[in-house]
Amino acid sequence: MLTADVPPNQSIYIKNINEKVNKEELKRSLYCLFSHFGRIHDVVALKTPKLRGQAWVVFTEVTAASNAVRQMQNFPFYDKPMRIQYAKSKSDCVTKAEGTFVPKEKKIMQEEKVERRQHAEETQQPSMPNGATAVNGRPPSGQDTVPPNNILFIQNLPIETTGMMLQMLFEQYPGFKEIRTIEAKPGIAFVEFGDDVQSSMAMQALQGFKITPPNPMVISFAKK
DNA sequence: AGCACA
Repeated sequence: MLTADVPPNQSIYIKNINEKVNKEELKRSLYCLFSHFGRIHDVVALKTPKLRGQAWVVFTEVTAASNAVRQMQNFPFYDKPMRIQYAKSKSDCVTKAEGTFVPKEKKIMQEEKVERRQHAEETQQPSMPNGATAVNGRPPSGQDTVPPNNILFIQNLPIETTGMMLQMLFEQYPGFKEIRTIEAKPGIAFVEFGDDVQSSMAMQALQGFKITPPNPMVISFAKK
């Protein structure tokens, strides 16, 4: 009774997306939100009657997609919980890169040739088997253990950092509300945004930003 | 609910 029984795919299929959000903004938000998990090859969203409220995010790695499916499941995105599965088929940008892209009109015909293909595949083992990949290549940042929050927790700031300096940096991102610093605890701060999506975008944009060279800021979601 | 590549 977990997610639907679709085999792993480097592309993920997202549904239950708020249909009111503009397509370009949607793509940008998805890009920002999911780039935590790995390199993104493409984001696809269509507003046709059949396809609105859905989107595809194409990762470079299957492991990134797997993490995204698990960790972003039910993430409150524009007020609706995302429902995420693996995509049912490879994205065109992937098959194009592989050189196996088949234009739409030919897809029907191509299915009848499946037996012929199977023989050809026996002689050629894929160098990168699908399922068991090594540990994901991401440095442990703590982000996977802390769920999304509209409030960000900033660490590793130079002690001379002021609230005003932080405001200059964070207020350029949509949904910015306020900076909170603590007199007794220099080097950290909290930054509040209107919602989880907005805070995620700012986190993505400013992660590692250096106010002074030895101090790349470390941004995570605040604990609830 | 809905799996495409405008």
